[in-house]
Parts: sequence; C-alpha cells; structure tokens
Amino acid sequence: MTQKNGKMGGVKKRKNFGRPTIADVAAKVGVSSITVSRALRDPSKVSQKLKTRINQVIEDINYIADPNAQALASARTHIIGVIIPSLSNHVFSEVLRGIYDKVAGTDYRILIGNSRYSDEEEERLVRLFIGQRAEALIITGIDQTKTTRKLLEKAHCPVVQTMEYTDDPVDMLVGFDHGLAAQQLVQHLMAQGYKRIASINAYMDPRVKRRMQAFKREMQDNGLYDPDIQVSTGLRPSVSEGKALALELLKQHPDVDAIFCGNDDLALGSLSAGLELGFKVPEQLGIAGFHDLEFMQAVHPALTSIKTFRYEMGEQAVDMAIHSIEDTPLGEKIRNISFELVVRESTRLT
Amino acid sequence: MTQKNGKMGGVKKRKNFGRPTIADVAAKVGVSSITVSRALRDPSKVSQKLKTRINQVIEDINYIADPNAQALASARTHIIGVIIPSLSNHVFSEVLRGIYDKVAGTDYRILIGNSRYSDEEEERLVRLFIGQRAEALIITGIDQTKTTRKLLEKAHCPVVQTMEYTDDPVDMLVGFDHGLAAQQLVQHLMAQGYKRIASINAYMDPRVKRRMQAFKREMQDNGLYDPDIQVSTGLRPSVSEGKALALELLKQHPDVDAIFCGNDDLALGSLSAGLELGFKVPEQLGIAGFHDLEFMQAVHPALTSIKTFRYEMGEQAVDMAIHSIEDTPLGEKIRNISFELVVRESTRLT
DNA sequence: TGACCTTATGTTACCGCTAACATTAAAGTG
DNA sequence: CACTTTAATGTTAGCGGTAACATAAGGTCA
Repeated sequence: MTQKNGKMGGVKKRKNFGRPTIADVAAKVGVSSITVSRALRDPSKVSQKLKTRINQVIEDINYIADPNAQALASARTHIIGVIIPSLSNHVFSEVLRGIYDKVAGTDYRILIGNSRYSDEEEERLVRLFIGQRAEALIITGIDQTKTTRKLLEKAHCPVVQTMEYTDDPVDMLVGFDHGLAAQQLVQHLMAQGYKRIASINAYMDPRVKRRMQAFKREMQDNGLYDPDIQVSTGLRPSVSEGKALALELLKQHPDVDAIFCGNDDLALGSLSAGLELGFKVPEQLGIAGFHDLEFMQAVHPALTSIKTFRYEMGEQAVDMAIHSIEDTPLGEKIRNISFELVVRESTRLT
Repeated sequence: MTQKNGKMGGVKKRKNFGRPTIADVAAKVGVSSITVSRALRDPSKVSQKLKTRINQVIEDINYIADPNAQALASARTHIIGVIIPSLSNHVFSEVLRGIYDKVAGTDYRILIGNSRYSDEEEERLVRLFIGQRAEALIITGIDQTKTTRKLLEKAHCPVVQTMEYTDDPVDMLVGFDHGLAAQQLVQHLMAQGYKRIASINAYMDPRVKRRMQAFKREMQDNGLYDPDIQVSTGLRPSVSEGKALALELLKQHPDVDAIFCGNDDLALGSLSAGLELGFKVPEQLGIAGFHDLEFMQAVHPALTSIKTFRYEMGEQAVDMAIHSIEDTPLGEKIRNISFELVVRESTRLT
C-alpha cells in the first residue's frame, strides 16, 4: 500500500542515500580526509593549491558536511537553545526575529522550545536542550523554578536570561525593569489628573505581575488604590478579552477614568469597549498599554504605551551567547536596557 | 589567538564534560550497551527484569542520549525543517504554534528557517536542511524557484507545502485557495451595494498577489475595476502602513466607498484612517481584511474578514509529515482546507 | 653540514550510538 | 531425543567527521 520514503526501496546496504562524504571529496582530490576537513575548518593550515582543488570538488559533487558527525567528533553542536513561553504573542515573535537575524550568517543553529508558560515544560526543555548539547541557552525571564535554575547553573554552557532585569542572573542577562516602567506609566496617568485608575489583565505572566505590583504600590502611595476596579482573568490576553473585561468594568464602575492595561492587546480591546459605550477618550477615559506594539500609534485615538526593545533584546542575547561561547570580548554580562514612555492621544489631557 | 571554548581550558583529555554515556549505563547494570540501546528504542526485545534495572540506572545517573550520535548511527535525525517567510507576521506564528503543538510529545524536533520572503534565502535554507538530513520539510507556499523545486523533488524526504492550494504540489500540500476566498469577499462587498471598491496593499507576497488577481478579475467582470484606486507599497504590511495608505487614498478619492485590504493589519489601519477622516463605517465606507486575526471581531466597529485556519494547517502539515516519514496511513496527500467569510459591522449595510 | 624549526599533510583512534549478524539458552516438535 | 524455533543478549564494525600525534619536506643558521 503505502511505500517507503527512500525511493530505492530494495537492497539498500545501509542508509546514506549516496550522499557524498568527506572521504569522497578526499578521494577525488587525492588527499586524506583530514586535509579536506582542515580546508573547511581551518584553511590557514592547508596550501592554497589544495584548497582550490578541494573547494572545486566540493562544488562539483555537492558535498555538505553532516552536522551530526561534526558534532559528535568535535563536541561542538553549534546549537543555541531558545526557550520562550509563547509562539503567538507578538512580544516574543519579535524577540525571535532579533535572535534569528543575529544568528544569520554565523554557523549557529537555533532550537526553539515553547514552554507555554508552564514551569514543568520549561524544566523539561532545559533538560532536553542540555541533553542535546546546546552550546548556549537563551531563556525568557528570571522566574525559573529552583530545579531549573540549578540545572542552568550546572549546565556547562552560557545562559542568557532575557526580558527582565535582576542583578542576580544565572549567568548573563539582557532585559529591563518592568516595575520601573509601570511606575513611570502610572505617574504619567496621575500627572494627567486621572484618579480612578482601573487595571485590566488576563493571564499574568511574571512580567505582568511585576508591573502590576509596581502599579499597586504607586497607587497606594498616592492613596488612589481601589481593589474593586482591578480586574483580571486567567485566560490568554487578547483584544477580545480586553474588550469583554473593559465592558464589564465600565458598566459596573462608570466613574473609572483611566485603565492601566496589562498589555497592548488588552488596551486595544479596552479602547474598543470605551468607544462602544460612548466614553470620550481621553477626556472621560484614559487608556494605556505596555510594549508599544506597532498598532498602538496607528489606531484612533492613538494609544499610550511603554515602548520596549524586543528585537534588540533578541539580538543582544545572541550576541552575548556567541561571544561567551567563543570567549571573545563580551561587554557587560548584565544589561539593563532602556524603555520609553510614549504618550499619545489616549491619555493626553493637558 | 582565540582560545578554547571549554571553560576548564587546561588539560582536558577530550570533550564530554563527564556526561554519562550509554556505556556507563551498561556497565552499571552489567550488560552490553546494545542492550541498553534496545531497552530504549525497542523495549519489546529486552526482558522485563533488565528493562526495570536499566531504567533505574538511567534515572540514577541521569543519562540522556546524544541525539548526534543517534542520528549518525541510525541515519535518523528526527528533524523536521520548517521554512516560513516571516517570524513576526501573526499568520505564520499561528502556523508555527500548530506545528509545535502537534510535534510535542513525539520525538521529532523542529528546525525553523526564516526566508524573509527571499527566494535565494529559501533556496539556501532548503539546501541547508537537506544537508542536515531533515526527515521532512514543511515549506510555505507553492512559488518556489525552479531550482528550489528541483531540490525539493530530489530530496529523499517528504515535503509538505502549506498555506496555498494547487493540484500539483511537490509532494504533499495543505492549504486553501486564496483566489476563491478573495472572490467571495468581493462578491459580498458588491452584494452590499459597494461600487467604488478600492484596494490597499503593502508588500505583496504570492498569496496576496493571488488574492488581488482574483479581486481584479471579479471587479472587471462586473465593470467596477478602476486602477486609480488600487494602491500598494513595497513596505511590510502593518497597521500604520494601512493607515497611511488609506489616508492618502481617501483624501484623493473621497468617492471610494469600500476598501478591500490585503490583510487584517492594513484593514485596521484603514479603519483608523476612515474614522479619523470622519467617514461613517460601514455606511460611507466598507472595510474588509483577510485572515481574521483575533482583533477583527473586537475592534469598533468590528471588521469583516475571511477566516483562515492557520493553526490547523500547521497541525496537519506535521501530521502529514510524520505519517509519511513513518509510512503509516496518511489520508489525502493534497488537502484543500476550508475558509470562511465572516461578515461583521464594517461591511454590513443591509 | 647537521641540529632545529616550520609548514603541509597523513595515521590512528575515537566521539556515542546502532545495524547486522552471532551466540546462547530455553522451549517446542515429531 | 536430536532438531528446529524462539527469545534474550552479545560482538563487531561502522556512521562521518575531527583531535592528537606523527611524519616528511623544505628552510634557517651557526
């Protein structure tokens, strides 16, 4: 019925579909395979004449080195493992984009693990990647479980934590202080004169939690915190979820005059809800998000947010990883990168 | 000059940081390594008693098989190569999510390649993945170059093309007919009574091109096509870009009564532009997008779109790949999957 | 000119695992 | 009971590369 995937189904002594090996190249050139190997990995050790001929033959027979054999023989896999909690969240796709762009042109490969915000899955992935001899790990956040952290510390490879800031990373870190960013945003809202500031959240990952803690503290310090207008669910944050939450909030508490949203999707949903209920934004309702995704500047009215440098964090993480692997000058091992309060129409009263 | 990567730069006989191998396990149990190997890969061939002891020891010394050695020895890499044109486009991140979810729990690994909409890069990635002995390839679209197509045909592995439909795929395919979808959308717009239907596009990938061709044909067939109100740029599609284009379009052609957008981001931008210019949506301006991203239902007014099943395409692609690799019953090799016109406020006149 | 480098290439062993074949003991068979 | 089967384990030889050491040829210099 169904048939083999290898076309020559039949005798087949053993694997390798006639794919040329380094020995084939060597034979054709008339040298030993180690010379070919050197010509590829360390050309300075091979004479110009041979190099030319070797490269010629490699072209001719279309030789491609087997990374598995290379890895096995040299104990170098050229794999960088990347663990992110979500593949659909735009925030992480931009980190990924930075990672991929930076890795392009090197001979490192990226192995992505999606932990789906699960600690167990994260731990499993760390084990897996260490088992696969990744040469570096890039992992999201700083809230690993004790076990995971221990695994990372014992891993014989550089580890870069991203997205968040702490002065006590496992190894290296590039991120920013979410609490500080949230604090600045709240201060802005208060400076604009908003007093009944609500918050809307869906599932809170550790970064959102940190932001909300800062929000709460700052509000309390100013005698403005009211637990009744802080809403959240455990569902994934989305525009629809934001809209649903805001609709309910605004119906029950029409005196709310601003909404501090856990992220930009929720902010867009809140805007939609506010408009639908006839609130004037920003006059009757201020709205702010977090991360400053591309659409924030383009919707009407444009939405205030904290701009974060996700692509750059991805780039830097790879940069740090590779420098650390290759033991070349590295710069700071702990990088506290900037963010930026971007005030737009949705909270601009004055 | 540059020095070794291993931290213990010094004596170091040779690699492997004391990591246990299958031989260590075998020695501790008192059997030969092949028995351990079998206990892991083909447990039915090992006695229950031994299996128990072997698993015990594996736990104890925390043995993890080296995938490189496995791949080399067995000619099975368990790698599925995935080539997508963009990492930040939400459409592809959902395909990826489907792929990762489906692959979780199997022992296949995903290697992602980002072609950045470049044919050369795509070709390079195909070569790379074939060189890395991927066991299957999942590739976006059906517009590979001649060379790439030839490479794929000669590759000794299953190939799944995704996102689009054709009856002549390289090997397998799961996707839908973009032209048909676009046609249905235009027909809906016309049925609503819109006559001056413009289109807005940024960079057009092959799928968008196909949709726009269908749009043009359908409009021409109804005597409604006007090249003056079809605008596009080569920039990446985004909400801001959609807004900018729509602002200009609507200023120059205030008689436009509907906009057919190349994708949902552009549609959201167009909505923003329309509202900003004081157009009533949908009365004076209908707006429609494509793919039905999550926010389309939640913005105000909600936006009409064509719902596509991106996550499912990812899942099915992996499913087909694995069944084909393992030579188990597969179902259709060519899967024309559905889409759905979702009419919402932004085009609902009647 | 011969001891001593350098440079270019080769030999050997082995990375960690598994395919293929071999062996052994227990179990069935007529 | 000799003879074949079956089940459970072992032996050997690689997979396709590369590290480490070895060697050969040419150059340097007292």
